Amino acid sequence: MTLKIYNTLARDKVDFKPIEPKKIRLYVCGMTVYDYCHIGHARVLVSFDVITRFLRSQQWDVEYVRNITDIDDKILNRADENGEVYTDLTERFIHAMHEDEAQLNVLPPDQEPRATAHMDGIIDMVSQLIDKDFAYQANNGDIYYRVNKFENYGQLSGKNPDELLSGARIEIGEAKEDPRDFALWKAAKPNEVYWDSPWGAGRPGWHIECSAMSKSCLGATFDIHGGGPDLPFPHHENEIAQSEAANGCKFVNYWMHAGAVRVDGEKMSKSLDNFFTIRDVLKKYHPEVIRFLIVSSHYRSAINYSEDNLIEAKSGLDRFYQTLKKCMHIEPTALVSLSASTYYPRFVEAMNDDFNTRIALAVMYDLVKEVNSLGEGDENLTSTLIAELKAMANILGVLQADPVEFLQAGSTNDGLSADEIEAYIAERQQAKLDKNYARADEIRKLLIEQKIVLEDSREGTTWRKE
RNA sequence: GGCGCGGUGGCAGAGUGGUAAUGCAGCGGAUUGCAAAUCCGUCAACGCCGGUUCGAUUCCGACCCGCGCCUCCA
Repeated sequence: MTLKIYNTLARDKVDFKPIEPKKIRLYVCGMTVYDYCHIGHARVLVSFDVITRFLRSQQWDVEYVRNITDIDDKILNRADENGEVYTDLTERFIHAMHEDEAQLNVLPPDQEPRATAHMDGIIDMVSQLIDKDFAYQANNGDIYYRVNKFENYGQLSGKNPDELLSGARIEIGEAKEDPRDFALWKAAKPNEVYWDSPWGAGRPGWHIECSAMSKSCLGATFDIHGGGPDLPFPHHENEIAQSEAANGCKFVNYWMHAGAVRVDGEKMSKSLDNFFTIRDVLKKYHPEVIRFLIVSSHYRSAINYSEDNLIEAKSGLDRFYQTLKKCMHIEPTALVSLSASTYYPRFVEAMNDDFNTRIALAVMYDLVKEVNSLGEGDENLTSTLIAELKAMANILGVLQADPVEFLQAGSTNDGLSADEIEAYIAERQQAKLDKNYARADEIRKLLIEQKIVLEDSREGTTWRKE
């Protein structure tokens, strides 16, 4: 079965062909660490986590690199505002990011390079670009990339270089030869952190670090480069210009871009100041709810972030966990023995088709329906199906919680304690035995007001939070 | 203005040149002391106008609407 990937460069879904058989080298643009991660970041994190998990499940040898930008104007400005050393700021938010990732069940990448640890590679690449005349030092000391010299500029984003020229803003005191040129190296301002270079003290521009880090971690040419929806221009366009000019070879074969997260129909972003951080949402919802919301639509389509959508994601998960609850302690089926499954091949087919997680989920719902409709006597089949379900869930990185705990966690942390609830259930049980249904119903009603739903079965009464 | 993406049932969200998945919600039934959960059944959708075609939601063109990038942003 062939893997199809939507390649932004081709603007089409195409068959994936690796550089090396069964090997995939993947680089994803990570965070600039000056604040907490928001839901948009979560989407990129989760999407590429699902992608790598799936690829590995299909025996692809994935080398996943996701960088950290730990030197940048925003970082220095924020550190300045806080009156702290910039490295204290970045360390703090890197730590916070790792915590958020762990909460969302995002596996760490194989390599997580930081810009400040790759200064030699960055300086080397800038030197090469200067040597090849693709870069120059302006009279303000900055080094700029000479966009006009790179023939295919605009290929990824579909921009026409001439139109970019006419539309470009010209800053006051502009030192560039051409308004489209972008900084590779910024000369140090007084009292600013700096690194020494052949062109004087300074620090790298944003784009060059990804070119240098990807080369160092994966080589001059690699298979897939991913990132958020706002990166094709200018960031990725500039990466292509830098890497291909410096290395003299193709940079990346496939470009993948996640869709936007919107709030009230507008893009959620730091610059619009309409973002929700991951930790904001985790105060109210189980982390799997966020992950499920992301996986519930295709990674490229825009998703709307709203309370309603979170509640719906929770409901969807509840359905899975209700089924899982019936059959605890079953281990997922080994992937190799899943060929006989009626569901798994459909799941794989969907995922191989540009990672269609929504259809993968539909397959899992179909399986749940079959399990739920089986009678008591079909325990073997039930176990088999549940094990298959778990194997698929592991690929999506969902359904990792204990079913009872998940169902009882609900969407809030306030209200009655488990002991209090159990006491009410015991009292209601006695009332039922006494045929005092008025009192039994009164208790249930009282609990409903606290968002506690009771479920009676032959084995007794269980509860969950709405 | 340039480039690009999208408009599918009440909501969310796939997909297809020929009976349009799946989930949530609704309705009817089974089950239950009554519920909940679950099962069975059921209602209901392809922005608008042309074209190609035996046949279009799917392909082509125009239009309307929404969104993204064009500046730091995942």
